[in-house]
Amino acid sequence: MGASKTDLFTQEQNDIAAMAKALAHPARIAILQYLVEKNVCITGTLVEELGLAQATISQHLKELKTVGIVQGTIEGTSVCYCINPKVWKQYKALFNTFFKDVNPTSSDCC
Amino acid sequence: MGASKTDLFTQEQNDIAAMAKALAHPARIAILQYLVEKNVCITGTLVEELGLAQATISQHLKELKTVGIVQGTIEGTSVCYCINPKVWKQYKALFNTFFKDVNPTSSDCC
DNA sequence: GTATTATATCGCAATATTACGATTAAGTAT
DNA sequence: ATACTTAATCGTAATATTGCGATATAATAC
Repeated sequence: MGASKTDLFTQEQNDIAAMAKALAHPARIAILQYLVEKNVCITGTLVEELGLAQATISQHLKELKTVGIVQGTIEGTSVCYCINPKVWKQYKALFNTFFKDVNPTSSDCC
Repeated sequence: MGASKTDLFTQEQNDIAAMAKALAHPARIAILQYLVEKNVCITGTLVEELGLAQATISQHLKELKTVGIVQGTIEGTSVCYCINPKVWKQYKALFNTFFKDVNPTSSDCC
């Protein structure tokens, strides 16, 4: 197989999973951390920063763009990437909702 | 390829990515939500709850166990699963650290 | 003992992901 | 127009994931 049976699950469950999937690679975490830290939107720098090929970085950026957490605008020859603050906050909120507190005593197994 | 170049990234980046990977499937989100909600630790019920085959559920549970967020203890013929509150809180904390606030004005692209 | 129940594991097929070299596209400089 | 720079896309190879039927394993019931 290899394809998830998305129709079996709620919209929320698929949404959370899709978000998690976007974060499920260290290169994409590194890209996001870099963008958050530097604030300034850079693109070619990422190829030097991480030790991955240009095509690979481009692919990871595409995934982050598809999910909306990153946006890019053309700046002459290069493309300027940055965090989309709105989507970033949506992510944050959705994860916070998911990670609500568990009851420590009752959840200690059986 | 298909294998991530984990050696290029920091421990933290790999950790966050690994955690996200564990959450990157709607079935696993559904399992965790069910465990959090019901508190009581159930296992065979999941096969009925989600519409997936027993072998598939078992595989997802294994992944959640490997990552530590879920623990299982043998209860006679069946196995009793539940959230590991300690690991759950670690997840929560790591994501909160990652999702620190972005500056909304300065991050609005280039 | 055999039968039953519950879960894990094996083996396989279909699809997805990761990575990169090569090529294309699109802007800038000369 | 030609050369250069930057990023996206194509094509391909290696590996991972998802899903399930079939088979094992292990505990209980009779």
